[in-house]
Amino acid sequence: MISESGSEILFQELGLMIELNQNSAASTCGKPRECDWFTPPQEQYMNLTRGEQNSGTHTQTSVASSVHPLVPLLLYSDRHVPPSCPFTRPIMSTAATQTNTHSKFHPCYHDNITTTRQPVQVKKPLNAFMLYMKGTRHQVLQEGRERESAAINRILGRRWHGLSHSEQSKYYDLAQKERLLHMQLYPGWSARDNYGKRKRKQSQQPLGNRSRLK
DNA sequence: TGCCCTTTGAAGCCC
DNA sequence: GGGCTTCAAAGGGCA
Repeated sequence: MISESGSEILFQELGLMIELNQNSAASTCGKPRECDWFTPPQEQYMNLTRGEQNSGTHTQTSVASSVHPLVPLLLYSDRHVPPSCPFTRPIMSTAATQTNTHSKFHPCYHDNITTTRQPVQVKKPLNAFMLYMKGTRHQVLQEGRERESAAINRILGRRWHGLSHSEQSKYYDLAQKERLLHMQLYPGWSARDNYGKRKRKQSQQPLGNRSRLK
């Protein structure tokens, strides 16, 4: 369980991007300044995280100097949008919805049109390797040797093993923050909620759990 | 259109 | 607690 103060610290760390938000025209709701209606770090963080996930190449470098170099991986994910924001897409787990007075279907105020949107499925938080992949995939693409994701992921898997423990620990730490943030935003959510969302072959991954290198 | 491939790690389930 | 399964991202390939 995360204390409220712990949550604040977490958001404050992620909220280091506030100044960046104010400088970036970016993409919030397609109308950058309209969404600047709150000042707490949480809301500022929401502004930063909304939209513009893209390839992750254009903004990460510009923000890396002021924060932990890996934090942008979190910040520029559209995965975390607290349900308390009336302007954002309703991302809620089933369990969370049961204890929340809001409807699962929030109105959307984009473009002055109020519509009812389908709830967005809450995804699992990214683990260390997924964060590493997300941050370095474009490098492999730029090398131009591979285009298929499966081949790229094989390369990234080898590179991951080639990383030093200290390098890997950065991603483990970031993944830990990701999980903490996820727990804060979606209390009651379980990975079980997403089980059976897609069909898969039987016994596709016989290796099972692999031990962590640390 | 939607699943497969391919990687590692986290989490859930079953025994 | 150990072992297995599913899902998380990505996007080209393929049925």
